[in-house]
Amino acid sequence: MEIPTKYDPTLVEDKWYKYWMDAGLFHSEPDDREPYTIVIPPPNVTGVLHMGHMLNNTIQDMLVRRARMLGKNACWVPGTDHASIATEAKVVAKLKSEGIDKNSLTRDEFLKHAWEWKHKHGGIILKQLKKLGASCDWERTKFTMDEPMSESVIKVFVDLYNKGLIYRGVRMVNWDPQAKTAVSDEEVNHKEVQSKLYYVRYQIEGEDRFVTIATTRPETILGDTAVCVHPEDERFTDIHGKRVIVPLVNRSIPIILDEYVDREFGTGALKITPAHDINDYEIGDKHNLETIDIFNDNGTLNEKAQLYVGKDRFEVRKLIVKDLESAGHIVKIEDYVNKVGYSERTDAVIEPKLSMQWFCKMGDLAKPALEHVLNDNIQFHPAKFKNTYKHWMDNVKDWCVSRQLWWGQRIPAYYLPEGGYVVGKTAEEALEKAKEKTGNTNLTIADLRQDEDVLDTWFSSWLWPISVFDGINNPENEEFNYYYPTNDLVTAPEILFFWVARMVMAGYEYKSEKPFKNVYLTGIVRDHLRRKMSKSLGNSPDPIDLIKKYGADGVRVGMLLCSPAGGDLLFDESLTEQGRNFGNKIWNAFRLVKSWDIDENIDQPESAKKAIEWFKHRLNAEIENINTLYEKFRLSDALMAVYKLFWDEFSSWYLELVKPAYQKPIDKKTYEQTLEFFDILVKILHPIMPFLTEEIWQLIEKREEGASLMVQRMPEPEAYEKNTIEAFERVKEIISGVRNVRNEKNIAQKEPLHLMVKGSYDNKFNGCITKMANLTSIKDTDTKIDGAVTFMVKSAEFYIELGDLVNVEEELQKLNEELEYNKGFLSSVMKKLNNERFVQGAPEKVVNIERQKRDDAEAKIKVLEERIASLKQ
RNA sequence: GGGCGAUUAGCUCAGUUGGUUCAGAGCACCUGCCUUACAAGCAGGGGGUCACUAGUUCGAAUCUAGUAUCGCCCACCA
Repeated sequence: MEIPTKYDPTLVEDKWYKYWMDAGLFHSEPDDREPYTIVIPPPNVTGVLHMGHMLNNTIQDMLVRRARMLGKNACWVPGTDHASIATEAKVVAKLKSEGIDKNSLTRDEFLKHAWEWKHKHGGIILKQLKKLGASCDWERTKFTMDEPMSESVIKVFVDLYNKGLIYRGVRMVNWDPQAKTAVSDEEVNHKEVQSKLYYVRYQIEGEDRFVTIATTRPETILGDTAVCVHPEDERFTDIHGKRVIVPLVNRSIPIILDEYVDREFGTGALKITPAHDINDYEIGDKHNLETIDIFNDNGTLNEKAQLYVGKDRFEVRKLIVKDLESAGHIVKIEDYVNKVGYSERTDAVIEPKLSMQWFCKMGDLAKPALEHVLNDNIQFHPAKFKNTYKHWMDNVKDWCVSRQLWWGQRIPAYYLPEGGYVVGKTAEEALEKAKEKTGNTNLTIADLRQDEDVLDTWFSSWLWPISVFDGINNPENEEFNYYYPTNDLVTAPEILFFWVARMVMAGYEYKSEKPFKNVYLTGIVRDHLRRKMSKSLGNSPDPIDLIKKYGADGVRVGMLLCSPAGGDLLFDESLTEQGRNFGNKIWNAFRLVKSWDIDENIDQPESAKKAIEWFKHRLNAEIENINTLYEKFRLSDALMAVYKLFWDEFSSWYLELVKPAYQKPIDKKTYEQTLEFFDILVKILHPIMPFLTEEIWQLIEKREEGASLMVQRMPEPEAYEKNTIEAFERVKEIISGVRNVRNEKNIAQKEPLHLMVKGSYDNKFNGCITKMANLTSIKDTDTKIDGAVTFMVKSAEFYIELGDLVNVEEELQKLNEELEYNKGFLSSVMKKLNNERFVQGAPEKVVNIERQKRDDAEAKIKVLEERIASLKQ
């Protein structure tokens, strides 16, 4: 059979993906088996695959493929998120590029464009996931604005409203003047910026005196409704109860007293602008101050500002400073570093703004959600995130669920002509309620005005594990009961609060059950400079290019190699290279085996028998180890265990041991056993490298049409002996010893050597030693040997006779060094054993270990001394 | 300012209740090999006061306290 020396992923990956799809192997239906469910963290429908997705989905696929091979009914539900703000922004930008202004469109017209855009560009990311090998049940693909999903969202909103958990209120929100919407606290990035601190003096009403305040936002002076000082600040005692004049607009405002003021900062006097600062709002609330909202929704000033109307807030800042200066109100200007909030989505400076919004009460919802994480009913991996989660849940604030956008689920609140509103799942339902509420039976739907806002995207995402199985609309359906709760959730720690916590809340509220058992929190993908990979920085490789270059399997291995759970993941392309190399290694090992000619008439060599015996034990030990690692979600470690098993043990030792000499045939037994090992190894490897392993599995022997590795049973560990594994480790040391001698003395591998041994060792594997080290034989000796080099393994001493090649002086020096080391080691052991407190205080087990060390060292020293003595003669 | 976490080899990280296997892994690096599956490879090799200081203990990378540096979350002195 002709197999190329380099594994080429591009030749096989698409083929096998199609094969799996055609055979329907990704699809799941409820049956008698135990379910294993993962719901994908739905990526933005408009998004393209980035490195974070690659990591995330590699891990999910690894888990789901393994579960499938463990005999579970594995179901990985894919889908996308409508991502209100991001998608609307993209559609607006696209329309703008065509010369269409969003504001010139009706809501329906805009939504038509948005849906068109979604149909055209949405779901690219899902196609990309297929390239990665993701074994999602594509027949179940969901979108958070699919009709049943939206229906669930509305139903939940109405339900929470009826329970009194949804309310409408004026709140200070983070306003994004560019997107013209409120964003949640979590969507605001605070950055340190170099700015100025302006000292502005306000005239005291009716007097010729002034009070000076410090502000970073002089433009908000126009909305000031008080100046505040600390009640115990003696510098201001004489102006208590007086009023001051707001510069430029000459409005009279009171001086109020509040302990909130930091006497050390600035001048100790603080201007209060309740409409535009969260703290000021609270103080204003406390002191019943008037609020003057001077900004329009787009960040320009309105009529209430009186001055600079229609101009942008940042332009106004410059203008007002100038005007204040010429009016003599600026006392001084200092450089100042402060933190400014930026919108995560548009990067616009956030404006604190009073706004009528919809809120969801969190207190009662948070209680079970916290409890079931603290008691490990839901487990976080790594567990350290429990602390972070608890801290957040303890301080949870009500959730602002409205967004001033069109793309999303429109809030089902309907305003009545005579004021007030009703909430209903549909307009018809709302109408009934409206009639009931008003007693006006003549009302029609046309009289009702639906709320213009849509719901926060997370308000649909938090239902995701439930709504993908239609568990809100139809709570008793078979699928929901079968697949829910899901097993593992794989996501980034960044969204622990917006998403994970809220899914837990929704789970307990709507199913009285957790949404998932385990939460695996991945790292954040960064470049080697620890910068987060992002499009704007341009430091992120295109995942699809990486797949083309290194193969999906290579990229998957690369992602897993550097991904400790919850830690940062410093990605470098060399990792995918390592992944590709690993694939190639497997490929070539397989090529070797397939290239062997089988001769049924030759006997199985002793070395092969022993190698097989050893590797069986080694393999079973590792299968057990790997199972444990998976159970603990130590996924990088699991990969590394498989990696070393294949490369270091199977390839470097086992295959070398059974490999027949050049152009010689192999016996049938060894050949078949080797293929069986391969069969087991590709099963273990499959969840990590699905394509390559399928290709090999199909080449091991002719398979039936539609048969696939991905639905084979994962091997179970059989009993194994540690002693056999240990004994073979000594074998490796002996072989290394011989190789070292060859290296030092420059003796070619081809040239056979004689090995003699003094002392006892487990000689079960002698056949393996002679084969691997190219020895004619291994013989016991107790006579004095001149002209030999030696090395020790445990307390046995091995000799290779080399006659003149041996330099006695060098040998002596080497032996003396080893003797000194062992003497030092022995004395440190004796120090412990002579310490009565150690012998009495330490557990018996530990003391015995030290005694064993002492005996070993003494034996070694004895052998070394004898050898030195004999060389000196 | 409050909370959480981290600091182990050049890099990224393991290191379970203190004691076999405690100072490890992978990569990188150095040396020798185009040896017949694989140079995307093979055989060897060097490298760390476990951030620092003190304490507890027969014994500390591991426990305690303090110091330094870094990261994350929360709150935002205008």
